[in-house]
Amino acid sequence: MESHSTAEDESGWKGSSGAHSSVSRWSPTKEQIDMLENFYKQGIRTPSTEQIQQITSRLRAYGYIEGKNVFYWFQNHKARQRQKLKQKQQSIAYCNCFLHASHPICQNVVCAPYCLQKSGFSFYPHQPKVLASVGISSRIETGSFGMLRICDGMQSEHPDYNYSTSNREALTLFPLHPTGILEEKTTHHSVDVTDKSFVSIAVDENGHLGNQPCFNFQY
Amino acid sequence: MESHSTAEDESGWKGSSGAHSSVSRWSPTKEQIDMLENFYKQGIRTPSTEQIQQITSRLRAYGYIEGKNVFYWFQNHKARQRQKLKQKQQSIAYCNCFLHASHPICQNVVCAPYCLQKSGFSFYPHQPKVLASVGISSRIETGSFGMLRICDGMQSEHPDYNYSTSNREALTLFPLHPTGILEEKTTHHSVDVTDKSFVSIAVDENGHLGNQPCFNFQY
DNA sequence: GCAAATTAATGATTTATTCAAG
DNA sequence: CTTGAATAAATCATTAATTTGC
Repeated sequence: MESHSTAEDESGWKGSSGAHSSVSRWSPTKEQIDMLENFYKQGIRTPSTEQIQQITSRLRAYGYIEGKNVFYWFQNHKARQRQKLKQKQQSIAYCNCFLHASHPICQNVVCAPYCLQKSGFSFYPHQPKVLASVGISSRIETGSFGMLRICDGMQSEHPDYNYSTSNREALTLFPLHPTGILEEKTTHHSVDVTDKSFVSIAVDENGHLGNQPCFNFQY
Repeated sequence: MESHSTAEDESGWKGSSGAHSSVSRWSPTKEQIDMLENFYKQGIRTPSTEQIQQITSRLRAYGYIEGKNVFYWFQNHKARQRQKLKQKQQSIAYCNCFLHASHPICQNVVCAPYCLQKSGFSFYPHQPKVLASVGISSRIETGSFGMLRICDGMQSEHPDYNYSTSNREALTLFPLHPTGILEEKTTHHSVDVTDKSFVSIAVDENGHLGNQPCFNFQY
């Protein structure tokens, strides 16, 4: 198990030869997933262009990977963590309906703020949520657009691992720029009565309701 | 009014000097908008990477522009045309409620399929909607991801118009690849009862309800 | 006329949804 | 069933129109 450097069997593409031409999708190696999850736990959610590049270069040591894969991974992981949490919230709130409510059943509407008042630790060991002292909005600070295309994965018929290990020292990936910090903005799920006639609860990604930590257990 | 070649006053960026450093967003010139709308009318909706590049090179003759700007423009324009159409549909259906319904007022719910049975021409002079003979789904065929980032606009602090006018002859932009063709897929607005407790109608971008052309006038 | 103040358009991001490979 | 990939919808934020008071 060499597991790095050049495109080999564990290249992340079915066609073994490393050419991967037109044969579907990236499948991450175990190491890559581990590392990605680590980054996520470090608090990275929507990595900037530079971050993506850096992460990509690193993970390339463990198999084939492109920038867009990293991008997508964070997109999906973030979204799916969120929905996982949401489900949890709802089921809990639902249970609370039984525990507290005088009405025996309230099926369609969740009786919002019955939360298990703070059990001590907050969930992700997020980077501290400092507010930027300068009055610049997060989306300017991050320098992230919303997509990649055009160049990365452009002529990517030939992946050619040409990212050169040059600036390998410069990778202070973990301390990180202020990028990941600002992007919480308490995702305004402010009582949106959108679809499914469910009243969703105003929480941010950590399960905080407003400023009040709500409940903190995790899968 | 020279209006081309090098970055000048009409460069699409406020800072006149063509450096555009840190001064937020692209504002297209009149010519650029015209051409983009032309492309749209030609049937382009979700241009492929190559198309974006080609369009970008062309429009650069009329002022500063990047690939991502083109990408965004199509995203937004498509979406906003769609919602414009939707509104129109709804207001018509709403009126039809008054014309046909026995109930004098049906405020929240639109009584779906009262459409002005076909008035002869379909709206956009779209490329013909041929079905791909190969059994490959549209999203694979197009080769388009959903985003760009990373490379284009990456170090774009220095736009440096280095796209070289080299392959200028190769631009057969209008005949176009089969790309734009497949992407209609009758945008499954299949009776989505999302927000606003409005029952929306199942139509594609041309105002066709199912296979039945619905109504065809435009602003 | 002409800025400040509002409002409308629209460029740019993020989030939600969908599709399909494995 | 999980999850990589892609698109569409929703949202944010800035610029352009425009209105308004002088």
